[in-house]
Amino acid sequence: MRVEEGIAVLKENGHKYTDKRADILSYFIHAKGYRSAKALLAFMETSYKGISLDTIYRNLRLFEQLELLESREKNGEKLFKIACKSGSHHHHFICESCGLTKPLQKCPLPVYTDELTDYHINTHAFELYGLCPTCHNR
Amino acid sequence: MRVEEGIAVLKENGHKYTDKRADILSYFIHAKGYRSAKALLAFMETSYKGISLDTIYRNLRLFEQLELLESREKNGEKLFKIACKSGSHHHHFICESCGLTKPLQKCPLPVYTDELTDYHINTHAFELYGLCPTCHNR
DNA sequence: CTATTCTATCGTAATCATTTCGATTTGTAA
DNA sequence: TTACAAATCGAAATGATTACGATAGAATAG
Repeated sequence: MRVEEGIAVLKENGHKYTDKRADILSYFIHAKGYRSAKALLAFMETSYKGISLDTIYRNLRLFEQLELLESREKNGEKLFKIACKSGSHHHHFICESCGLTKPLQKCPLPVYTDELTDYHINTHAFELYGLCPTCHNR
Repeated sequence: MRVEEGIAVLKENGHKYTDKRADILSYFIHAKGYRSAKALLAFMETSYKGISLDTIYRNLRLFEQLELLESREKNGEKLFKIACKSGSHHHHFICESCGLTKPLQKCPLPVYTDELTDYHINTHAFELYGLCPTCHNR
């Protein structure tokens, strides 16, 4: 995704352009993995000293709502990454060292349909954790 | 699991018996699903008015550490359930209405070993969410 | 049974992530 | 350029969880 695409989505939904928002998008686009609100704050403070927590959290919530960001929870904090624009449903391998995420081709759901005939499946969560080739060879 | 088994584990690890601990174990043994610290507190207050938050959280942490309880995170809070003593690795279907958990027979991991030959898989998370037969028919 | 010694609990304060709020600033459409 | 809604600031509030000094209680040896 490019920053301009994200800004376009903002405008389509009646939100305004700000440099801060562009920089937040840019941060996650280049991160290619999950990042915490705290990490984003640290990054933003280098360009905008005194930036408010309100701005950080409000925009993270907004971007997630607009499906520009995706989140997961770990150790009591929310982690965010740029959303996968690939319309199709998929899961990820997540590198525990650098945070890189690799989309997986298959979904494990079909394996369980026959095992749960009386159950009504709404959603599912599946993620693999480990080391990417780069981090593993270091 | 029976309460006495949990108490035995406590003692083996140098911890003491208390009625509160027995009741906490009993609560989770009969719950058969995930429960929040707040729900446990509400339950415990019926028997012990003025019980301290310290007691609730300290014991939840202790029980998880001793692998008597397992936890997952949702909406910024930790949820606990009694640990599955079945030594073998497995996943769960979780009822979003009553919290019931049903162990699944298969693990989806084998599906991905060929897709990630250069990656080093450490752990994985897989859970199905929906409605159990009882809640679905209501 | 009693003394001793840790551990557990209480009551409360502190911490951490996140959310909220009134006042002020800023983007943007007319 | 003006007007107005939206965005940001600075700071306080919230909610879950953790920590702490003082007291109570469980377990063990004598």
